[in-house]
Amino acid sequence: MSKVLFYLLDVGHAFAEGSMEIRLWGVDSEGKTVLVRDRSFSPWFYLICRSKSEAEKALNLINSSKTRFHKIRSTELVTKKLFGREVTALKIACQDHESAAEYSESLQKLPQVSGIAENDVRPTEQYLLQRGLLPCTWIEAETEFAKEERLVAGGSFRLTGDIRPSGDRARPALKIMSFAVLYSASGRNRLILVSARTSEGVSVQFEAEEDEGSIISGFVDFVHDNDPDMVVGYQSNSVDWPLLMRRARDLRLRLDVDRAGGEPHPSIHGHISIAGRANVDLFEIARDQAEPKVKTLENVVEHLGIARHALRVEDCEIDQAWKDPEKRKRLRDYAAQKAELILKLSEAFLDYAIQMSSLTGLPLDQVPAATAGFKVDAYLIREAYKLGELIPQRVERPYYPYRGGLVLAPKPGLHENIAVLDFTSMYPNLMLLYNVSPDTLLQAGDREADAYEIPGLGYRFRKSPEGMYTIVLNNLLTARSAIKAKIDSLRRDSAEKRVLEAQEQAVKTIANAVYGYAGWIGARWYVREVAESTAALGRNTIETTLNEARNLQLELTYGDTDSIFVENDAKKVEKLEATIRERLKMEIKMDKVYARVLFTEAKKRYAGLLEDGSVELVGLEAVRGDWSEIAKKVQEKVVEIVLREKSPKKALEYVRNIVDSIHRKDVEYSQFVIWKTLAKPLEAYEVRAPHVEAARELIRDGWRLTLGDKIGYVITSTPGKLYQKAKPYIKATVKDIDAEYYAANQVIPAAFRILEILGVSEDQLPKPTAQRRDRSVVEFMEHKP
DNA sequence: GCGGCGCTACTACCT
DNA sequence: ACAGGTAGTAGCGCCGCG
Repeated sequence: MSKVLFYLLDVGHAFAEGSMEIRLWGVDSEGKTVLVRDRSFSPWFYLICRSKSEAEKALNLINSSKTRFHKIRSTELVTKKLFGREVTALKIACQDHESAAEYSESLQKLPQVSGIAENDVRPTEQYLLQRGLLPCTWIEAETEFAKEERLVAGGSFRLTGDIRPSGDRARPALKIMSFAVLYSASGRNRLILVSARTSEGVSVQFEAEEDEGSIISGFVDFVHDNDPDMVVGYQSNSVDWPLLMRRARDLRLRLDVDRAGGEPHPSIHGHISIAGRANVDLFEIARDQAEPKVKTLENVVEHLGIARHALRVEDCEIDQAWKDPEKRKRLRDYAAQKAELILKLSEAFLDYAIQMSSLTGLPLDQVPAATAGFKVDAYLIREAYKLGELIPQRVERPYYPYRGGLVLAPKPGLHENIAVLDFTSMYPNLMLLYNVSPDTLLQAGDREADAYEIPGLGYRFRKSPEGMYTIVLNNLLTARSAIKAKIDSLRRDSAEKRVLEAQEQAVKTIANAVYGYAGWIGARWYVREVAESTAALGRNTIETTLNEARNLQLELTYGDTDSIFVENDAKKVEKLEATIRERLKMEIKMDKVYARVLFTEAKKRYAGLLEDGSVELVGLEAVRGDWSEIAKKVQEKVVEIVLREKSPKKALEYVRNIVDSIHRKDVEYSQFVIWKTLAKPLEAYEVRAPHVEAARELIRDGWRLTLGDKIGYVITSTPGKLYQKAKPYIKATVKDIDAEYYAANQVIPAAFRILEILGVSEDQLPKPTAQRRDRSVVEFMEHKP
């Protein structure tokens, strides 16, 4: 017998010699690959019964049909909780997940059975729950050496005894491989070039000489030679892997890049799974971040300061460049750069992904692919298991909307010295304060003297014991404070500090998402009343705060959900904070002070000048991804002139100059591009829209588009509706640009939004001239058949 | 045939 | 597919207009 200590990277299950086997893949302290196989696991499900006697009846029935249910390993009558209520249930554990699925299907039809639970929790997830293990943590296992396998450098072991967390979390040195695929993007989608790079500094490229086969076989060999623990790409789950898999299939080649002699395969959350290696698509992490708006690899690394002036090649140039021997070198450099940037980006994202993995229990490769809702789901599953709560089935249900946060109409105009006060973690703290949780909600008929009643809604939540959300949020908020304190105690930037910051970010993400999760119909613990009550408590909180501010004669300019904007009167603000603390048991704190702030008539749109001289724009065109750069730049500049110099005149002058340069087309082409997300399949659109028409044109040219792709288009001088004027930006030049559109529908509205607040009238801004109108009429006539 | 009007679709933002 | 609240542009159908 030998003890194996390893860092868990991937979990899988398989059938071996007729029985189900859980496979734990990891690395040991020397960085060698380890595989631990466990054949002792029995996946389970629960049958919920109406009463104990009914449960006994069902149990007898099942136990007397041993032949029919011969793959049941054990049955047990248990008392559990479901949504905080005691239930009697039968725990049925089976030989493997297939028999579990089959039996759960038939047994839930028994008349004694009123419900079912945990049948839709994946076997690997059940395994980790039962053994108390988390991915991206160290585990010790009592095993015996099974065999030396070609694909498992550190050896393959069979679990013979205990398996448990070792308590250590320090990340070992992981072997990482990045890769990027270049392909002929339009039409046939043939492989042109694959570039790969390892964290040990090995770099390689595979090119199509005669055929693509050499690329695939070369790549597969490279993966095995370097044996990475983690494979990183950019859009690799949506583009690179599917393309490699498709071409390998077409060419009848095996893409056996995993550690078990198998091929990549689609898994949950739409990601590609590679047994024994963590396959991570860094685009999926970038996707969750607000900036940059257009998330190309080059934009993302530049935004993060990882690289500057990254080499850029448009997808549509690749074919041509490859055919031209002169340009081939540039293409090779571009592919090599991609692999390098992806590797660097993985360093920037890895700490966060690891922390999220060990917090939620999701394997590392699933973390980036899982949406926020599923991350919370995974986290709650772990906490519920520890609390002895059954994990409810995910069920389809109807959607009922409810009222959300309160938004005040701003006082339009320019204001000086305005303080922004906001509640720290308002929703989580309200849920804590009122024990708002799926398992504390009382039903209409419940008699419970000691309960919180939600004003205006009448829902009641019992005061004790603490609900699941209460416990969880308490843990998360307490952990976050502790992590923050630790970060503050570390003065200099260090690896330890960065890990803590990543951990804090992960904890914060989950804590902030719990409220939204509660109101999400896809949630296992969906209870609309929980979300609805929290939002109602939030409205009351902000209402009370507003009233107290009025009592103190503290002038209000704006407020949204958990924040209020007031005159910066230190004494009154302090009084307000104290009153709120006392009356509501909530913390409202001054977040920042605007030396000057400008509100439009609209909610959720304003611009402020901070005391350090920096300018912030909120909600305005300039911070939106779907306006042209030129319009955004002009609006930002106007805001700066207005806030810093209070000179609408100067701003006006600036706008006039820019509009002139637009008409002269003395503006860089990229400034005209408008980006919009393709949010649904083309055929699902009910109206014609510019970005949809541009997307259709790209498809006609043979491009593959994915849901969620950003479509870049420009408005050309083609006559007609806007959607007829739109052209994919790669297919037009500055000559095609409709200057009048950009002046009249982009730059001027964005600038006027700010200037009108300062009393500038519309006719002080440039307007379409007769001459310009005439020219478009001429063009229109010329285009007539 | 066309402009004005009101409604809807669509996207992306704020907290 | 974490929530609701909100702004803004453009498309589209309808109406009136001798």
